[in-house]
Amino acid sequence: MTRTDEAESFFYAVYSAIQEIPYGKVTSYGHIAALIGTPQRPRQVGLCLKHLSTDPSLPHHNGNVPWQRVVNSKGIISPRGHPSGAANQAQVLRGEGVTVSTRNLGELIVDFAEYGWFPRQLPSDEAAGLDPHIMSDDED
DNA sequence: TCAGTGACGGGAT
DNA sequence: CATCCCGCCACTG
Repeated sequence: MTRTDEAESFFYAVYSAIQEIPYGKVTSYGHIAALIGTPQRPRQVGLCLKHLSTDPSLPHHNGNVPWQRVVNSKGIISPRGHPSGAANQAQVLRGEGVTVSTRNLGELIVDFAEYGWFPRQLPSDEAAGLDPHIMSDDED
């Protein structure tokens, strides 16, 4: 593979963090990036999802990584060039009770005030006894 | 090799 | 509000 070891661990961290998003909740690419200690790389988080495998034999694949629970900082599902992909993501989210509304221009948006999940650190890290080290958080 | 691209985000204009 | 711009860096052709 083309991936370097560092990229490999980054992919692993991203997928693991996404697996901690609770059912029926959503968070942003940027927040996932911040949670794993690389706040400057939200774009790479998106790249990880783009390349998420469908192969169930791998440790991380679209069957055990809730990719649908990641949207952009505005709560909008990334169209990523092809509307049907976003539409599909919206359906999966609705399937777990998340309200996804459609705005005039066609964007599918989720209300963070109701469904947002923005912990200051990964629950797994907290359980391991690590101190908070990210943002001071704020919400609406 | 090399230059473009992009499931993003925040700050500036 | 809307745009533009830059940082980021694996992936692609």
